[in-house]
Amino acid sequence: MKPEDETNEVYRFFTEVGIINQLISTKLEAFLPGRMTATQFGILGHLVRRPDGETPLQLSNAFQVPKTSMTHMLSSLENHALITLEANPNDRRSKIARSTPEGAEFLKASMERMSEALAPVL
Amino acid sequence: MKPEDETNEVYRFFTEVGIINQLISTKLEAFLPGRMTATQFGILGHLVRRPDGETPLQLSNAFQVPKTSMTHMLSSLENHALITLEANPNDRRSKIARSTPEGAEFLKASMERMSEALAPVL
DNA sequence: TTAAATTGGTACGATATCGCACTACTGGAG
DNA sequence: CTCCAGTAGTGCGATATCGTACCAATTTAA
Repeated sequence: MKPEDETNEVYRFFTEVGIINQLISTKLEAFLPGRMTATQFGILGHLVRRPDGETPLQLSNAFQVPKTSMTHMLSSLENHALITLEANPNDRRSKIARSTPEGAEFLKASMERMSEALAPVL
Repeated sequence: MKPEDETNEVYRFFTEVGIINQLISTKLEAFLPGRMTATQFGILGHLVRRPDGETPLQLSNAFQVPKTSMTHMLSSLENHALITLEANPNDRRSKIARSTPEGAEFLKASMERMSEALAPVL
């Protein structure tokens, strides 16, 4: 394969991943109430699986978004009472994000509606 | 596979595509000068391959972004003189976006720098 | 035990995204 | 031709994203 073709290949891969992501998050967000992002939904799912919670920094690493964005998303989730933000006993600079029962419930309900709608595709 | 697992599978797929996209566009944008989005770069590439240009609506369909976002991105590209926006002779409501020589040049240069940096990965 | 460097989180501001509503134009029905 | 339903693009406003700069807590070095 000539280097020129290789570059084109890479380029196409990039744009296609972008489009796929666009498509998926749009469709996903259609199932989510109001102003809830796909990423926020992802964070909630992450936390529901981890009863001990995680720090905002761990989350921003896991989801590859900047710290500032994470702060914003977490406070949004907190406003909706889907997670809690407590002080971290091991490090007073830090916090711990945990999912609430409402959060778990919400996730479950959303996933059920999703998989229902996705059943034909699967 | 139980329906529960299926849902989890789907869920993980969604979040992983999100993360991959996040990663890729961040890395890609690191190669682009100033405030240039991965999507904008994609649009430019799309137009360079099509000498006859495309209408904004065609582009927003191709890239799966809302019309309003497309308007914004195109005007940004136009400000940087990478594309032109002309009236569409077939439909006076519409416009045609075409890449300029500078746009093609810019794309070429960016891709070269990219593939250079990506060479080890490939 | 201080002093310096590092790290977790956030306030702020610049920019991007995108839904809604609107205008200008088109194309089809009568 | 005259309507009028549908379409292309955009202005506006709400919200999201994220870089910079900052503070407080922590760790490291001396």
